[in-house]
Amino acid sequence: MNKNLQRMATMHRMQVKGLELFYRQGYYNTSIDDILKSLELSKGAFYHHFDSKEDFFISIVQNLIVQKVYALLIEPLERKGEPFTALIECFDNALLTAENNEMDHGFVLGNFMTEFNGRNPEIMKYLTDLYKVWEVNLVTALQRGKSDGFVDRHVDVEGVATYIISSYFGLRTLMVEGNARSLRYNYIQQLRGYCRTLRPKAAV
Amino acid sequence: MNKNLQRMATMHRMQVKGLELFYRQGYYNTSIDDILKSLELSKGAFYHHFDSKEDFFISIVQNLIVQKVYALLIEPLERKGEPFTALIECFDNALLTAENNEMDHGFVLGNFMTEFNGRNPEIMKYLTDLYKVWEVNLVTALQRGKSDGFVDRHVDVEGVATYIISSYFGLRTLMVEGNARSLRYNYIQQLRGYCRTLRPKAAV
DNA sequence: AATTTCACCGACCAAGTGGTCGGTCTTCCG
DNA sequence: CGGAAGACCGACCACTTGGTCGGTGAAATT
Repeated sequence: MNKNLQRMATMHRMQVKGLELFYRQGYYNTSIDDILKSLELSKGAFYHHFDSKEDFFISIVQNLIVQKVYALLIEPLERKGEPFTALIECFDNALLTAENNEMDHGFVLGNFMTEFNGRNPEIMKYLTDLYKVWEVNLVTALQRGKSDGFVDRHVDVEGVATYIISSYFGLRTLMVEGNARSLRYNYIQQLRGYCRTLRPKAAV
Repeated sequence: MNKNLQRMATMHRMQVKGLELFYRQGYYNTSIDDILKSLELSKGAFYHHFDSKEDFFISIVQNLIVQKVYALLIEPLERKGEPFTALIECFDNALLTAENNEMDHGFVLGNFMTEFNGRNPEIMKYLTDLYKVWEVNLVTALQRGKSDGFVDRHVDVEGVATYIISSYFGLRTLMVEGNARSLRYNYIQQLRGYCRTLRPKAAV
């Protein structure tokens, strides 16, 4: 096999498994040996490709998490038209994957932000940067919604964006055990109700 | 000094410092030696009072966190009258302490729920139990608000409770670096707006 | 065919980790 | 006063951690 392909393949395998274990067990609670054991690879292989555990994690953020957040949470907001429908659909999809115990990359971000906050500024920077991109895009979408008459002109779009993302991150914190389904349902109901109050008021 | 008092005092010192470090650095990222070093106490002292690191943490939950959550987040809701004012005041206070880098015990709870989710069911149980008490009390307060005519009778009180707590937990995830002040302001504004939409509609 | 490159191996290391245990010294109680 | 109780000490243990390094064998280059 082509050596470069080989290299990429191995690195990718490590990153995918690494993300899975870091997400499930936490970064500090997951050793490199854990990852290597489940891949049947050696220490040598790992340090041949990555400088350190930290470097490894950053490569996961850049290669896996960033892409997913863009694809699943940011790009869908760029559609023209009424922004709330797209947003709610996004969230509903994400929560549905979470319900099936697959990885919900929106929350992967929130989860790691919690774990690294105040503990690893280097990694934290990559995470908050990604978060900010998401936030800015949400703000932009709302702003455009305002111009297009889908959002009331008195609405504070930044405040709304923060509030919406907050509620999403927080909900995922509560999504443990078998209560995911009803939480998702309740949450989407409330989010829908909240968004409805942001639409233009009938002329007075 | 009285032996029993001595015992209590030492245990309490360990718990307070333990909570501080576990909260700041994470449970898995904080060693018992870390705590003992900063208290100038020995391993022997620790294992004389506690069975294990896990047992120690549970004692912290029961002795420190439970009390604070009750005092700061649950009891204020039990007042008669319009529930939203009490709620918003609670949250504003909590966020203010967080802004000053003191411990906000509401978020201490959410933070640890994130850290232990899927990693330590034993500890998780204590945390989710406490969370449920909080939630139930919020639901009760909203229900009472409904009876007293402060909350619209069509409102789904459980959904609202979940949504409010979610938004709070999530906001705290975003409260990093120096942006706490504006986040708090924006958040309280939005929360206020959201609560307003839950009040009884004028008769049609 | 000879040589260089490089993906991967795995024994090894120092520095921790949670936890044990025999001991000391003060306080308490008969 | 004398002995038991118990708060606290700190050396020690087995094990895990992130990370190093000399090696091997197959593929790529010459």
